[in-house]
Amino acid sequence: MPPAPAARAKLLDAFVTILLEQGERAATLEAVAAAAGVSKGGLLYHFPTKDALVEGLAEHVEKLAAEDVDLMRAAPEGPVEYYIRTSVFADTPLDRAGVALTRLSQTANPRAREALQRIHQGWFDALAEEIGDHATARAVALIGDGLYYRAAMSGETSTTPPEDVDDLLAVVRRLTRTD
Amino acid sequence: MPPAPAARAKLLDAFVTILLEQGERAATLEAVAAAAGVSKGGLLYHFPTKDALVEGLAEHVEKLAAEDVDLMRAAPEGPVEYYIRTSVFADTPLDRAGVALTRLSQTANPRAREALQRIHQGWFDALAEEIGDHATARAVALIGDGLYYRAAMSGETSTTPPEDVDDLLAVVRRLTRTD
DNA sequence: GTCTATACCCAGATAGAC
DNA sequence: GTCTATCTGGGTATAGAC
Repeated sequence: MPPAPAARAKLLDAFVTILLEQGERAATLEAVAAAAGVSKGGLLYHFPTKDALVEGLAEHVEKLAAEDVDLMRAAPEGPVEYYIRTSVFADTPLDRAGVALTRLSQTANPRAREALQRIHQGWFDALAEEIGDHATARAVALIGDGLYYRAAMSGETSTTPPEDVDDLLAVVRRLTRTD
Repeated sequence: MPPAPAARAKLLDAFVTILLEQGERAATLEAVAAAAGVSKGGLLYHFPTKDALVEGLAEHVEKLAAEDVDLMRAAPEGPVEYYIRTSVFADTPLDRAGVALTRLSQTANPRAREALQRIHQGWFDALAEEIGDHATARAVALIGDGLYYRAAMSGETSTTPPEDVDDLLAVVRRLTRTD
C-alpha cells in the first residue's frame, strides 16, 4: 500500500462524523469536504464518486473489524465476554466507523451491506468456536447485534453504564455455562 | 377519527414498500405517488410535506405496535415466546411498517426515532413484567432487537426457518427458566 | 380530491486553472 | 493535489386548473 495520504484519512473521518451526528442525508460531498477542510473538488480527487467514498469507508471498517476479531480470539477473558463488552457503543474508531457504515447499509448500498455481513460473520464464527452450541452462539451474537444496532439507530453517543454491562454479562455467562 | 380515505392508506403502503425494497433514498414523493397510482400533487393533498408523510407512517406504526403489545400480553404462550416468535421478520403489516420506519430513523428524523423508542419500550415493559429480573429481560429484548434490526438492515424478505426459531426459543427458555 | 405545470434548490459530477 | 467555476438531474414544494 502507498503511504495513504493524510487527506484521505481526514475525509473518511469527516464522513464518519457527519454520518454519526447528522445521518446519511446530511453526508453530502460538500459537507464532508468542508468538515475535512477541503473543497468539493479536493474530495473528488481522492474519491472520484460518492460510491468510491462509501467503498473507502467499507474497506476501512472491514480492516478494523478484522483486527478486532483477532483481538477477540486472543482475549484472555475469552471471545464471548470480549464480544459483549465491546458491543456497547464505546466511541472507538471501530464503533464509530461501524455505526456510520450501518447507517449507509440500508440506503441501497449493497457494498456496505456485504461488508457488514462479512464482519458479523467473523464475529459469529469466533463466538461459535468458543460456545460450541450453534443456537446459543446465535443468541449471544444477537444480543451483541441488538446492542450494536440500538446504538446505530438511536444516535446515542451515550455510553451504557458499566454495571448494566456487568449485569448483561452475568446473564450471558449463565447462558453459555450450561452447555 | 374520520373515515380515513383509501388513498391515504395506499400512499402509506406504497411508502413502506419502497422503503423496504429500495431504501430511503429511493422513497421520493414522486416514486411514492407513482407506486400508489396517484400524481405528486395528489400525494401532496393528503400529506402536505414529506415530513407529514413520515409522521403519518410513524403514527401508523405506533398504532400497530400498541395492538401488538396487547396481543403479546394476552398471548397464551406468554409474552416472551410471543415476542421472540414475532421478532423474526414475517412480512406482517407491523413488520413491514416497522422496518420501514427503522430505515427512516437514522436519517435525521427525530420523530421516527421517538416513535421507535416508545414502541420498544412497550415491548420491553411486557417482557420485564413476565420475566421479573431486569437484566434477563434486557437480554431477551436485545435478542429480539437483534433479529429485528438484522431484518431491517439486510433487506432480507426471506423468513427465518421455523426450526431456527425453535432452537432460539429453547435457548431463551433456558435463560428465563432459571430465574 | 386529484391533476399539470412550473419554480427553486441542491446534490453529484466535469473541466480546467493554479 | 487542490481550487473555482459550471452543468445537469432530480427532489420538494407551490399555483392553479379541472
